[in-house]
Parts: sequence; structure tokens; C-alpha cells
Amino acid sequence: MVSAVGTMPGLRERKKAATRQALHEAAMRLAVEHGLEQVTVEAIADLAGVSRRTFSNYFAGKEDALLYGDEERLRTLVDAFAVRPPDEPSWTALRHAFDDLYSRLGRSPDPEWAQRVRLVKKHPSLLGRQMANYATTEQRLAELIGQRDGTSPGSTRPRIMAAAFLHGIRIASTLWVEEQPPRPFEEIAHEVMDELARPFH
Amino acid sequence: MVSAVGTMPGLRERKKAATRQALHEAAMRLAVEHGLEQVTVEAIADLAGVSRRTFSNYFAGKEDALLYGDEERLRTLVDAFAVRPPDEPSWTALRHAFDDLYSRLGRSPDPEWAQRVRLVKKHPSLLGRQMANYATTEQRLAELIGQRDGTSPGSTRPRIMAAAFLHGIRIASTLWVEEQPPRPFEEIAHEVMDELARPFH
DNA sequence: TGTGAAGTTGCTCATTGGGTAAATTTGCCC
DNA sequence: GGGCAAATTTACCCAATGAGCAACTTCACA
Repeated sequence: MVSAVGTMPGLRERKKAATRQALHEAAMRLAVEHGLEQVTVEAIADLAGVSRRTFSNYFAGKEDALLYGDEERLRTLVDAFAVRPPDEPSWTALRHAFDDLYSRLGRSPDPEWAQRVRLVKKHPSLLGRQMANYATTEQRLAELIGQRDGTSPGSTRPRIMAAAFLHGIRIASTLWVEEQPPRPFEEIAHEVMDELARPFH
Repeated sequence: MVSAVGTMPGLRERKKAATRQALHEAAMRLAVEHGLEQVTVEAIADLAGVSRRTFSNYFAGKEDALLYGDEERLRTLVDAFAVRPPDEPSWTALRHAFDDLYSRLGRSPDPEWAQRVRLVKKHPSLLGRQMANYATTEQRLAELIGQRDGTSPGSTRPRIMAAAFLHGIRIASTLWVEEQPPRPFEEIAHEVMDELARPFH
């Protein structure tokens, strides 16, 4: 067999990733075309070429399937933060991780992403799942920040920083799809981050 | 009839509020006793003395019934902010509104509240709904802040302040139920708010 | 190539959310 | 008090869902 070099995950893992991605894309297509409420799990599974039962093996519901892209985006961001040089202060490392992912990626970070943000705005059920993603990500990120800064576990500082950063990104993305005329995402995000640095009064 | 004085909302409205409250309390009792997953909508309706269909007229699901208390708490907080003197800067007004509701209420702001926070920590489905509540509240609060500060609509500043304040409260409440030994809630909340004022680095 | 593990599928069932229409309760005017 | 209109509850219903189970298929690894 022509084995690929390095850490190719094996056929099994690749197939799983493929069906997961297929289900996600099917959910997106159908939701954009017909609106979320009109989309059944069965239709998604059909379009992805698997059974309804298999859908349940991958996602807890159509909302999860739809937001899988967001989940990945957040995971990537956290990973990028985790590998920043350890001598960087956390907030700097967060902003650098963000810049690495978005600013360098050019203007439109992800063509589907804007659609997803718009879908979330329309459907409250999506909002819940998305916010839940942010909350769990906040947890993981806070732990990483705590390790980096060497603060005692249970300290409030890392949690607040994690929340501020993530919800800053969230707010920036909603502003991004609202703003008229449109501005590039990273510009808005930077503005939000700077705003966070300024004290409230 | 012995009509009550003042702005009594009428029997119809009072009964609606009563059943809503009854459903909420029934959901709480059952969730605390048996765990959220074991609780069916039918059981909640039974305990509240209404039909399953009536439950649906009040809440979209058991999570909503459970988090009704949180929804009210947030509504009260926003209302308290709205009636602060208009010359106060928004951040000051937010903190004063908070103090009015919590500090003056004595040590334990709500005996059920801690239970709810714990339930949300255990069940991800609750986390989603709760975060959705925060997101919609964030929207309303941002509008009020924008009006008070006279910023142009669509400005980023009010949204960020609303998010910072609300998620500050959210983080404070999770810390509150975690912390060992326990500290009063408003102390933790103040600490979090102060932390938010300090710039990140 | 064989053997066990992992993944898929069809079947099934309890639960759910909501449409509809009948029945009941409340508000209000006489 | 009686009666009518509007609001609310309820019973009945159905499509959709999430998940347990057992058979079947595919993959990994020796």
C-alpha cells in the first residue's frame, strides 16, 4: 500500500472525519436553502449519504451539525494560543494567536462563516448551542491561561481574560455581518479588543 | 368583591403568573431530586397540576422552565439599570443597579439560585439555554447603554460593556458555587468587576 | 488471511413540540 | 345575576427526535 508519510490518521479516522464534514456541509446547505426549521435530521443524513441513525452517532442534533464549523474554529484558535512562546503574556499571546489565524488568512476568513453567523442571528435554538460552545471553550482556555501565567487554580483572572477574549470575538463577528458598509473582520476584531483594554466608566 | 388596591393585574394575569411559577418550581424540585434527564415534561406538568399541553403554552421545554428564575433575575437587573439616574455613567449605573439588587438583599440572594447554578454546571443542555438568555439580555442591555451614553447606534462600545457586565456576573456566580471556603456572592462579583476594569496584558 | 474491534444500519420506543378544535374560565357590560 | 366575547386550558393527534439494541459490514493489526 502507498502509505502516506507522517501521522496519517488511518483510513478509519479519515472516513469518520469525512462523514462528519459531509453531515456538517449538508446541514449548512439545507439550512441556508430552506431555513433551519424546515430541515429534518433525515434530510441531512440523506444528503450526506448515511442513515438517520448514523447522524445521531456524530451529532446530538441538527444544531450541533450546523455549528460544527464554529466548534472547529474555536478549537483551532485555542490550539494556536497553546503553542505561542511561553514568555508572552497571555493577552499578547491571545492576540497573536488570533492574528496568526485571521489576519494572515486574507479578507474573507471563511465563506461559510458569515452564513453561519447570520443563521445564528435568525434562530434562537442555534444561539443556545453556539453560546454553549463558547462557554466550554472558555473553560479550556481559562485553564491554559492559568498555566501560562502561573496563577493559582481557581483564580478569577484567567477566567475573565478567557471570557473577554472569546466574547470579544463573538461580538466582533456579529458586528462584522451587520456593519454597513462592510469592513474586514480582523479590523473590527482589533477594535473590539482595544475597547476591552480601555477601562469602563 | 374585595378588590385589591393599586395596580393589581387582574385575576387572569395573576393566574398565569401563578401557573408559570408553579411549573418553574415543579421543574426545579424534580430536577434537583432526580436529575434533569430523568425528568419528563409530563411529570413537571403533573406536579404543577396542569396538562402536558399547557406546559407547552408556557415554556418551550423543561430547560426553559428550569431557567425561568434566571430569566427573571436578569430582567430585574436590566430594569434596575434602566431607572438609574441618567447622569450616571453607564458602568457606574450598572454597578449601582447590581448593588441595589444583591448587596442589600443580604447574604444569600436566593436559596434556589445556587442549586440552579449547580444544575447548569452539570447539564450542558441547560448551559446552552442559559447562555442564550444572557445573549438576548446582552442585546437589550446594550441598547439601553447606547441610549444612556448617546453613542451612535451600532457602536461597539455599548455591546462590549453589556457583555462584560453580564458575563462578569455569570462568571462570578459560577465562582461563587465553586469557591471553598464559601464567600458572599457580592464580594466575588465586585472582585470580578474590578478585574474587568483593569487592562489585560 | 484471520480475528477482534470499531462503525453502520434498521428496528423500536418513549418523549417531545406544536396544530387544531372543543371545553372551560375570566373580563366586562347590561 | 345573566350573558356574551376573549382568553386559557385541555384532549387528541402527528411528525420528528434521541437513543438502546442486535445484526451486519468495514477496518486494523498480527
